[in-house]
Amino acid sequence: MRNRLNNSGRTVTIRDIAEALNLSPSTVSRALNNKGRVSQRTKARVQRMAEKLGYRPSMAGRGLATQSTANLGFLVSERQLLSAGSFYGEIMGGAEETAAESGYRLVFATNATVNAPLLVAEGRVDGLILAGCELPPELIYRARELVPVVVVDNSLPGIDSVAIDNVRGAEQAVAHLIAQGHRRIAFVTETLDNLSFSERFQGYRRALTAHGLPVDEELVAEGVPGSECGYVAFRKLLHLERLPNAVFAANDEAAAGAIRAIKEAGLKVPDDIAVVGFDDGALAPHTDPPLTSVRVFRHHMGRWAVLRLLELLKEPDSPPIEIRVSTSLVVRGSCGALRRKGGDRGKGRAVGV
Amino acid sequence: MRNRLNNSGRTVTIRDIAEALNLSPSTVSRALNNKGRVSQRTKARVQRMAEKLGYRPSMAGRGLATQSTANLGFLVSERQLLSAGSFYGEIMGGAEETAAESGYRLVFATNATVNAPLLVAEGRVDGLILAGCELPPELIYRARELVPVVVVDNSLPGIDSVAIDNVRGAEQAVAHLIAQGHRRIAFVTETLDNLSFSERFQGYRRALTAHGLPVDEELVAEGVPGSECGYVAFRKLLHLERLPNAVFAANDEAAAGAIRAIKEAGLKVPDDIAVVGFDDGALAPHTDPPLTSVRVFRHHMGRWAVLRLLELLKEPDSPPIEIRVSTSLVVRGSCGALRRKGGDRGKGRAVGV
DNA sequence: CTGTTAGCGCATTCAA
DNA sequence: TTGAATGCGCTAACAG
Repeated sequence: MRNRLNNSGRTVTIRDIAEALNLSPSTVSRALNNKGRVSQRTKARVQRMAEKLGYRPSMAGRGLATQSTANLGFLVSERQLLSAGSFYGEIMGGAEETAAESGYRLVFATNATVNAPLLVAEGRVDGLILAGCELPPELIYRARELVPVVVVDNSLPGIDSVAIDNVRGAEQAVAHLIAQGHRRIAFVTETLDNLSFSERFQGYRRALTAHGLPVDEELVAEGVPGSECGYVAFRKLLHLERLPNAVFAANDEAAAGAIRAIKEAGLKVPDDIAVVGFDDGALAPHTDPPLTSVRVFRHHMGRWAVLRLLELLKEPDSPPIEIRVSTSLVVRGSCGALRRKGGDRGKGRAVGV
Repeated sequence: MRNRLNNSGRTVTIRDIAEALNLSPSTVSRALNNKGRVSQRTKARVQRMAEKLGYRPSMAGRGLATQSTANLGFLVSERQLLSAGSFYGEIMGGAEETAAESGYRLVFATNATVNAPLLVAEGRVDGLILAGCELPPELIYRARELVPVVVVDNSLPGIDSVAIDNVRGAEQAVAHLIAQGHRRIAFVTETLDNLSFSERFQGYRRALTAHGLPVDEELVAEGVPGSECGYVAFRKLLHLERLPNAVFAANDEAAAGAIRAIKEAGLKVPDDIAVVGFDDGALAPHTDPPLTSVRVFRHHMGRWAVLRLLELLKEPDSPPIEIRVSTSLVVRGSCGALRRKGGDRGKGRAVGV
């Protein structure tokens, strides 16, 4: 019956270590997993021998026996992967790191609509992280019936989530512009048809209102998808009789585009028009002037998504929680706050409101 | 023996469909996999029933039986994930898409040094994609003994690889600068201690030599790790008696930093100093002026890495191949070629040498 | 062409 | 405390 002696070459199984110690595989299994009763002595012997032979559990075998995989799915929608630069990559980095700490792995897939159900049906993952706010809610709710789910950069009733505190972040950014003396502040975005951007819009309005300023519809401009979004959007504002004296952009790319449009119109940033972005990504230090932006802790978002998901694996019925990660305004040159204070490059300065 | 009737609720197995059709599980298995002899009729019946029941193969079961997983590991080193913006993310996107076409999934992990061996030992993957040229070669060679391996954005003797044609890409970029009339061209990089960057350096020298220009050591500047690399590097050149009249940077981030340093010194891009970058990433359209850069087809690189790896799974002993993906120079404003020709934004123009 | 038998590596009853 | 038996879902070799 026994067909595969593995003295030299093949992969080590619990049976190998059982035979080496004259024990049964079940005892070895218990010793390795600290389950059931095993004498201290044999436990020690087993562990030592496992170490010596370089034993590693076969996830296929264990998975079949336990109906689990120690894999978590990390899914994004097609568009987001492409458009968002390294945004979701960094979230995934944080997620991977945290998952690894607990022996879990990340199975990455785009095209969540078809792949999320597949990953679950094929038993490739124990739970799902669904990243981005462009995934159809029905998909998410359906997935949630089969397996624990945490959404990231998104938020839905009844679903565990890790999201940016977009409203407060935007509020802080706009309040900062107001503190610089700007009164006519535009909002520039790729689109408003997006949860994150609409929350940032909400923060923008809230800040204006809180400071007694009017929310002027003509100062709100949407662009087009892609890297030209901010450029296109801002150009629409150029036709206004009274130009804005500041721009709050829904993300860095929109901000960078706005800066280009502003300069092309012969105006100066920040002197004629100040600009603040959102995300504080790779772009921010390199625009001219360097971009003041709302910093988003992407790595932490990934980390917390995994922590919550692992918890959910153990306690599937615990009530959903919503985690909001705060932001931090990083001041560089584009908002004008550093105008009279010398250099404006380097990493920027974090400030309170 | 039979314990789990799954009429309503649980996951569907080949046994369920076997029972529904009064067949044996093995026949069902053969029918589903087109293996062995099965009558057309039963094959059709089985497939229909599988469809009807919503059957999905359990990868754990199949994996245990076939000693395979239909998973590919995608590993990057720690640093690279962070520093490279979306570079490896886009490669992974292409890889995932292609893998999915063949029913394979990507298991993502950072920290390749510890995780690559683990993924293999635990039997989580059938093969590995190792991305980036900062992974220790010994790691790669050791992994290669256990499982098929393809390296991406890297190249080692005896190992299958998919890499950028850095030399030609750099050559083309520098030749383009020369064609603009520039004779004193600097090379700016984060470091030379990196395969890609050193290949780009080689292309730089080759272009100079081919055009009868001297390779002047004092025009080569290394910076520091991080987003300030190009800024720091270029400032070193400011002390030169004769400034360069063009800069070729090893990547976009270095180019963007150089542009900042140039403008800070009171000089103009491209009129005083022209700049060309490498990667054509998210940054390029947003520098001021927009950055002329060497486009890298990251998505395709991921795709080919997977295609080769899948091939290797079938033919483990086929001789290693090296795939070099060509590049394409995208001309925007920073190199001066568009100076008298009108607008310089949008997507840029691709050109031949 | 189809059914039977066995086993992949592991965890988990239940006996001993 | 340990061992023997069983099954997770699937594939593969062998009979029929």
